[in-house]
Amino acid sequence: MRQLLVTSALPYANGPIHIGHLVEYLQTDIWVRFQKMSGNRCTYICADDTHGTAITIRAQAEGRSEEELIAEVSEAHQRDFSGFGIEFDHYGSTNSEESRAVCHEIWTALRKADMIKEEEIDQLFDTEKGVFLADRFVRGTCPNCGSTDQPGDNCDKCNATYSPADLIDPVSTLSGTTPEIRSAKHLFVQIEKLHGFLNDWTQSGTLPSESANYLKNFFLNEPLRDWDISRPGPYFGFEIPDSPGNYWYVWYDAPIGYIGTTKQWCDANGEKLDDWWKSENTEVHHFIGKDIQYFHTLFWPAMLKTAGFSLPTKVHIHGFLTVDGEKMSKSRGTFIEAAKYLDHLDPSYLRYYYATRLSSRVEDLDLNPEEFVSKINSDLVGKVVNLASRTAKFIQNVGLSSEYPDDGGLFETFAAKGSDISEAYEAGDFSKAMRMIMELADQANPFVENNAPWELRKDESKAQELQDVCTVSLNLFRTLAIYLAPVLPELAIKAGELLGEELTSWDQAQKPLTGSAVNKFKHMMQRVDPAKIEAMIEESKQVETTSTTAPLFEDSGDALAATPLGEEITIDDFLKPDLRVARIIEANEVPEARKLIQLTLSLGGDETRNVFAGIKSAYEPGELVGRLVVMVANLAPRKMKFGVSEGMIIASGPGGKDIFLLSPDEGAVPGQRVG
RNA sequence: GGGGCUGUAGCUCAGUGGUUAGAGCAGGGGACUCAUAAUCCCUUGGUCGUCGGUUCAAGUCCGACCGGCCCUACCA
Repeated sequence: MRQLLVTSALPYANGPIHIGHLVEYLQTDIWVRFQKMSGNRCTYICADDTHGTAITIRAQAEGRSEEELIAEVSEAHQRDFSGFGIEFDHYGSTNSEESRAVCHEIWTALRKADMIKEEEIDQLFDTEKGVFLADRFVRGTCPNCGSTDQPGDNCDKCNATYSPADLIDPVSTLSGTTPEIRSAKHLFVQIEKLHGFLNDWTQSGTLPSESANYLKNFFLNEPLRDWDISRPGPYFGFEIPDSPGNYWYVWYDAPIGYIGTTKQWCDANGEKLDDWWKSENTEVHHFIGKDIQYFHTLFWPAMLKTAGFSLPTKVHIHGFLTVDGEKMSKSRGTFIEAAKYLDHLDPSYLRYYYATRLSSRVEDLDLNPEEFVSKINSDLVGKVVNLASRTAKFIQNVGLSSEYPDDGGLFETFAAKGSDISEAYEAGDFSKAMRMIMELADQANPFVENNAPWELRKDESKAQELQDVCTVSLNLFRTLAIYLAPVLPELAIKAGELLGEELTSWDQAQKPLTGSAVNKFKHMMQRVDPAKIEAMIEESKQVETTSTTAPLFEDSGDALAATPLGEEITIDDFLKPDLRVARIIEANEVPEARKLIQLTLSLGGDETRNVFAGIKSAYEPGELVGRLVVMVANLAPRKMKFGVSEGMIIASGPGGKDIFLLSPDEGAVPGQRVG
């Protein structure tokens, strides 16, 4: 029996889990379930990654403490994971005393090995917010090509790289102010000292070959740069004990969270940490995305090596999720949050679909909605579940044959395939495993077809034959359910309920089940309704502005400066104007007027108002009809050159083309009071 | 700019240098009725991105080019 410690990358505590994240967690969960079914001792550890500037910014924006924010996000993350059947042995947080202790331990080892060096570096400082600015929080003009609105580290237009201090006219995206250059002490890990070790380790088969090649040709072909692992305070994280005022950069403590969280699990389960992280008997497996591979394959092994922890046995690296061949997009509705998915669809669908697309290679994976529907409906419902649903009821009363009948070697074929499928799972080639399983399923249905149980049951003298055919069919189904169990734990449970036997071990596929009762068949999986996918995508389009990872808005103060705030008023003053939601039901040009459009506004029912609005310069009558606006409904009617105006609609902007009508959000009804 | 990966049927993908390049889905035709319009049988469909090289033999190995995705260290 092997002993395995498995991790998925720690999700950042700043935003919800989406279907892109799930590629990794489902991949890991499938692998872990496979290991457990195969009889290995396997512990699956994960945690929220909670430190860094982005957390502070979001907490501030929401007016609460970082701790409050990360507690809430952690709860949401765990709810999402559990909704998809992802079973961690323990889910922790990098903001824990256990993690802090391991950070200290590794730090001490790095100091002792003389791996740390100090250096003053220039960085942009936001004087209003009182923080140093990471590159992504600065925008300015590229010093190389002069393109405006470029990030602080490299230019999107000309690809030049530079230091944020070189940026022309830099602006802090946090406050909109001009940051100043300040010098600060930073601590660096000199991983170049482990260059030789990393050369060997990265090429030793622990990584997919494409990653090994990438590291070899991109990082390891020149001296490794020192790794800046400290940030001056204020910073949400752990303060460095021998360097007060400086904090460990979030990427220092994030992977350490793997160990800290394992420690928590050990303490709760009477285990020793050293048995899991400092023992040759335990394999350590990391599952990560290709974007963070250099952290896990250079910095992380360097730290582990220095501090005497186990090195990863294998780093499993996956690509990114695309939807319909394109990056997930909020405006297209393909940025689908886990919780949103669960509102509409069965998690089994996604588990299976991803399994059919995952391999051991570092490849992007595309989610194609039509293929998604057809794979679930034809593979799972049509081929696999159908085997049970078309035969179970024929032998509900008599159960399975007491001896396994002659099936022409089918069961044997199924059982023999177990080791190949097992190998594919082990290697992470889930798509290959799924293909082999479906090839088996393709042999099972013709068996039923050729033996036509629906004919046999018409003839009482063929009762035994009927029982035998169904026994074979259900056993083939059972084998498929076992092979699919890591991917579809729910199906395995339901199959087990049908046959009165829990399917928990890979080896069960080697021996047919005979002589036992067969329970009443219940639907095991719904067909996918494409309308539900559409609904999910449609709803995802509307959550566009939630869950931003950083303030993306850089609104200028010009408008406010041009029109300063008015004198303070009381609530009674505010309630004087009666603002109502109204629908424009008619809009006409007023030929003689330069600025006016004539509008007929409906307040619901038969209530209408005739209003002349000075918006001709910005709107066409045609585009106005039907839309909802906000009107001042109790404004005294005013006689104008072209008729009486019975109110006013509300808009902002200086005039001319820049007039912006206010619209109520979806759901508002004409006649409703605004207040 | 540098680097990694990738290009095979309408779609998604298999294809350890060795017959005439395969599967699933989709398309076409038929059968069946036990099953969630599920299943079964038959069938249409390909200059393996392009050009060149190595080889008795290339989808497979090598090179160049064209297209796509991704990474490029202080965003996590």
